[in-house]
Amino acid sequence: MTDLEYCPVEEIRMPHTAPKKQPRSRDPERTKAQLTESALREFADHGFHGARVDRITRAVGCNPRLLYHYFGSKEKLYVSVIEHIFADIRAQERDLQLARLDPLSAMRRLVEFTYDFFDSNPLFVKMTRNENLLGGKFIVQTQAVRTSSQPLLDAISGIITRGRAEGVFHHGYDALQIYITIVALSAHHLNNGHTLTAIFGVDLLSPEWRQERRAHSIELVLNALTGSRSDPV
Amino acid sequence: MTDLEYCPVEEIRMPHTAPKKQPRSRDPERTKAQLTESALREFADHGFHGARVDRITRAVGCNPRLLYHYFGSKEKLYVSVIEHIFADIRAQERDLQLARLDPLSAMRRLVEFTYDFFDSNPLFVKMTRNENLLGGKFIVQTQAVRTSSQPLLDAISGIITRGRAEGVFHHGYDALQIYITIVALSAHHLNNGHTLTAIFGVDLLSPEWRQERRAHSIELVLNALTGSRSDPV
DNA sequence: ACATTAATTCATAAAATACTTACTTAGCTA
DNA sequence: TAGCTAAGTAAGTATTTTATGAATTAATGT
Repeated sequence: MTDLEYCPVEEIRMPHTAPKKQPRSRDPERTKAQLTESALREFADHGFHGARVDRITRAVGCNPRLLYHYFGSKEKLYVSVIEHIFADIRAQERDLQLARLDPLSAMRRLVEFTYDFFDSNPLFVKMTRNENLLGGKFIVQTQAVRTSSQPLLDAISGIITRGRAEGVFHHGYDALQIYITIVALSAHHLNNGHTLTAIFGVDLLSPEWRQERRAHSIELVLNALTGSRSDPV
Repeated sequence: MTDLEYCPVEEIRMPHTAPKKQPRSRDPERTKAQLTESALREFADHGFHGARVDRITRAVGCNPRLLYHYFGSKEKLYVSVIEHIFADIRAQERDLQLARLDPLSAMRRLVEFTYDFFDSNPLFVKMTRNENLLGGKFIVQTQAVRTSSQPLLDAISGIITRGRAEGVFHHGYDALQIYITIVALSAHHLNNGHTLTAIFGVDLLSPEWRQERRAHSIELVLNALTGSRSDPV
């Protein structure tokens, strides 16, 4: 009953929640959404093994039992989070409309979009990192990812083919290779920001450096495709 | 006393070690080295939080107490592993001799070397990933990494400057940017192999794909620098 | 041979942590 | 408004996992 002294720091950690004692109003959808959100942060910040179910529920301000009520286990909650975050990404990718642009503009837009996507979705980046640490054993189950990577690759193929036909691109590349390249240029410094920063003594996660990185990535990819170009890209 | 039935599977897990009961011969250096080695594998495979000290000592075939005798704590063991693996890398980087080669060969060699390094050091890649998951809080302490990243950057700067002066390179890039790019091209598919494989349905970790990746990386970087080149790179 | 030190084992403490049992009560609907 | 269902809570338990204290055994120098 009186476990107030049990967690004396409680009010510091959850300023958004009712000052205890007040029982939680009943709204399963809200609770589930809050748990997913909280779990996303926790898993992203600490990885699966580092994540604590206690912290997840504490942040929401609900009883740990609820997590098991809705999700069954830590693992199932994790899978749920993975599916949730991969659903987002697909939606964003859809309206790129690359086929309508000229090859150079299309490629530029693809790089810009990809870069900006990773740059502005750190939680996605972190979840991906953790999923790879776990050997991808959860992502293979979801089938939320199986959807449509082919259209994107076809679009890239189309851009390169058109570019070569029009004489704008002097070099051809495999579509998947070039896409992985774009992703690598966009995300590697985010994935490895801390070690690289320690090694080089430059903060690769600062807004300034990321801005430069964006320009560099675009320039590099376009230069690699176009070959000789004297006008500034 | 009789805890033999406590771990009946023991002999299956450690075929390389003496068949129990036989007390371990006393060789602190060997034991320490074996523990570091085992810990490296464990941390690389499971991350810091996923790693189990029990598994580490089990693989070595020694008593868990020894780990604490020599290293003090799981955390100190982890730091020791980080230092150990970063010491290796520096040694390899030393004899690159980039300044002696012509700009194009030098750049090609740098990309090849970097690619091959990551390709053949999966444990380093994994440890780096985990260190970044932990926010790099251990690598900043080691000062084993602070050593000499500047010479490498200077060498790259030199290559680019010479290449432009000689008219071989038609585009200039910041040395750090280009190095991060090379690292990204070399390592991103290793760091994110599982998710990318799941998404694209192509095994990015297979030897064949990695071979293609190597060629693509070299070609892309050189093309980006040289601008118009008609001979196959 | 003997003493001293270092290496190793045994037994277990202590803490963390995922998960449960048993219960209470809000809110909807018949 | 009675009563049922499910949201929510209090208070655990079982287990895993890191870490130690103290006894035991081997190596080493004198």
